Amino acid sequence: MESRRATIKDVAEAAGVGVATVSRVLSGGSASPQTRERVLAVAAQLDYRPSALGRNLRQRRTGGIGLLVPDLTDTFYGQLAEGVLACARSAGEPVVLGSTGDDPEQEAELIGMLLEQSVDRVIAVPAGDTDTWRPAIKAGMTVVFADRLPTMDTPPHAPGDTRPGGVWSGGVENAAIADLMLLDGLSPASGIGPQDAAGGPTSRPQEASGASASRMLDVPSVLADDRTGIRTAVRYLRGLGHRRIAYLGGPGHDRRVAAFREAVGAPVDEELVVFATGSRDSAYAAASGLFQSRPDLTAVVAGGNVLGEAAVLAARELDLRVPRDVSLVMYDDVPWAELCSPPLTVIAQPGRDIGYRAAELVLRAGGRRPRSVVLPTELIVRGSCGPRH
Amino acid sequence: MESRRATIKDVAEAAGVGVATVSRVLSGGSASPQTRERVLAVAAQLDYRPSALGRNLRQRRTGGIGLLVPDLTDTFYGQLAEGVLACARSAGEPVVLGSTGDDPEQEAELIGMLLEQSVDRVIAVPAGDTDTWRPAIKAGMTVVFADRLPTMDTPPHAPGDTRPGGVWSGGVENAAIADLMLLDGLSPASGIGPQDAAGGPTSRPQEASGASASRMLDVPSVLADDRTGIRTAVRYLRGLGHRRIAYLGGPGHDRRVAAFREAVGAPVDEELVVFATGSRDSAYAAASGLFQSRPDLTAVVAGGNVLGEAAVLAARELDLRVPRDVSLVMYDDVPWAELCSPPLTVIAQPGRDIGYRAAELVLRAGGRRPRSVVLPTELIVRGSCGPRH
DNA sequence: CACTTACGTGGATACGTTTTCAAGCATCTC
DNA sequence: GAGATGCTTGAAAACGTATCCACGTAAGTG
Repeated sequence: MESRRATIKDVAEAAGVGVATVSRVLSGGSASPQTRERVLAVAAQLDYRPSALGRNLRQRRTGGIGLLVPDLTDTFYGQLAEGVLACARSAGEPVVLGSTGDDPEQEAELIGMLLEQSVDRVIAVPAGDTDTWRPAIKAGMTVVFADRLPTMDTPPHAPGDTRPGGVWSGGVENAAIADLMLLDGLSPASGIGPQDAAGGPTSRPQEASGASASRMLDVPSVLADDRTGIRTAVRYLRGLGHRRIAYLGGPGHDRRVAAFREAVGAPVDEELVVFATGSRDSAYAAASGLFQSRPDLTAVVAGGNVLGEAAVLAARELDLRVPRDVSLVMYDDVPWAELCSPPLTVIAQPGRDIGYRAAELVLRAGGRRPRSVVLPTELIVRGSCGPRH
Repeated sequence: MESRRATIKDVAEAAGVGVATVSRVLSGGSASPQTRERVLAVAAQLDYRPSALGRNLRQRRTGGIGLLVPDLTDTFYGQLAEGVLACARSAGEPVVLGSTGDDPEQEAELIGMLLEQSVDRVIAVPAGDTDTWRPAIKAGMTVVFADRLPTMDTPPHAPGDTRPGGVWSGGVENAAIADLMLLDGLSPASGIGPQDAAGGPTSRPQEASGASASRMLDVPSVLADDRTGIRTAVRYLRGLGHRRIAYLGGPGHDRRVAAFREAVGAPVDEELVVFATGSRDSAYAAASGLFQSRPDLTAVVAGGNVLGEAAVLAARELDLRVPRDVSLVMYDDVPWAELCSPPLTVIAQPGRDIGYRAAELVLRAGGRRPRSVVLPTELIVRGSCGPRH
């Protein structure tokens, strides 16, 4: 009763044809109508399902698509994953999932696992730098980056790995790649090296496109229009009279922080740009530290929903009232933003769409060099921002 | 330069040994020290990584573990997924993910896909009934249910599929399985059919265990102690003077609603037990409808965080103040529960642990008939409940 | 009618691995 | 010293599929 699953051979025998014919019929190849019908009937009757194992081995690829996100507990990545899953399902492709915890090492491990599984298409929210990903694409993987781009290779003096209490602040060393991202209309024939791109910082990309900075890896990406989102938020805050605006960032926020710097203007108060690692504890520590070290700040933009959550918590703990004492705008429009007290003003980015589009890109990579895509953000004004007090 | 990956054959040739030896060395089999060393060196030098494809085909199983959840946008399932991923990573197993949207049809489709991929171990938050899962386990899958159990097979008169506006209320037809779950100490030798289990409804399971109701499918499960959780919450509300307490439920809440009925006592006001489908819209509709149809209710237990979110939103829209006009306790302790205004009193269940334990169960299913496990819940009192007003 | 063309078909091969089996060889035991 | 025992080893056989190729047969063309 517990007989093993029927193979293509069984179907062939039962239908009185060769295995090749069965394979053709099921793969949509040519076959005479009566043969096709008979094979189909027998296959249905035997409840035959072609084994992905045999097929995969034969074509030397698994076929599924890999998905690497930092943390599924972060609602935004949940949305992104749902988008990927929706597209993958409609294409009938399985999705193998990995959570990197924003740790380049874990990411590298997961890449290795995907390689081993011969999953040759992966969409990732990269945690590591370009060096982490070079082996993957060199191995023939089709990869699409979502939500962020990998950081640049760390220079020889490699400042990484030291984790000063899980929180570090200061400048971004990757302004180059970020700036590059912010430009559009790059002539594709321009140099390959990380040479400074021409064009004033005041250029208006709006619909920035192109092979983008991941050009250095030749990898397409689908990103939110961080620049416009951040700039709109900062302008909104400035319009309310705020002058000392802080940015609370997380891993991979190079582009967002670059946009922030650009939006606030030349003399950036470096103490007001603070970073946390991916964890909630780190986010809270960063937010709390920021509020305590700079009680003079009047507004903060949190670069992600976990950071926004931390900011609210830290503010409450320090008896700072939102928006009376401090205004807050948060990246990501998550369902609970509206439940907050006060409801949070947010920069909405379409997480689900980002995932869906990324999946589309990675699936139809037949058309060479699929263009990267940038999706719009939107400032949704609720109640967490008020005039400077 | 873009040569294909090295195979075991390449390693064998380069090391001057047979492929069998290479396989043994890499699989931890016995080999002479010098041979082992040479093989290892050559393998490292060639950057050889065994292809999972070949191995899988040979052993006729993919080896990964499938994960089926209703919705990754729901923070609780995000936590659960993280737990599964953590355990799977430490075991070096890939995870293929599927999102069912709480739709039995999609679930069946995903099961089919896993079957096709020869993924023979799956942990699922089941959306369908036992009939949906019978084929899977009959096909030899090792499945572990998490967070819920599948509903019973729908009787001949099959009331399903009609979706009265996405919201339906009324009795649960699956009280049998739920009650069964609430009992412990079931003599394993008892009948197989769905005969009524002996033992009064007042028995105290506390650490309910056993092959459990999924005994009908012979499937282990890892669940939260819903009964204690719900009962504690209801008692807490009663202690505050509440008498008209509503339950706002979702798909698969059979056990929770049964516990609710038991906790509130014999004459259950059926209008106060309302169900939504998995979507946020449906949840909001259910909550709003509940508040409007029964303005006399003074407290509501939301059976999940999406439902809790909907309840807060609906209450706000109807100008009901929490907790002055209506008290609210929500299942799931999500990070934003604390950010809410007022902070939400919740029944916490360890989502991450549930996932981790489920993964453990499904991985070491070598030890036959792994016992099901029930993890404790905890009532976390914050500010969303007050005395009856 | 002879020749080409097109198409439907089945046998055979390859994909990369694990595992069985028997053989080779050294060591141990009586 | 002869037989038994243990360990290491490589050849070969799967696993289930897709695809190449050659072989037919039928239709189209001169």
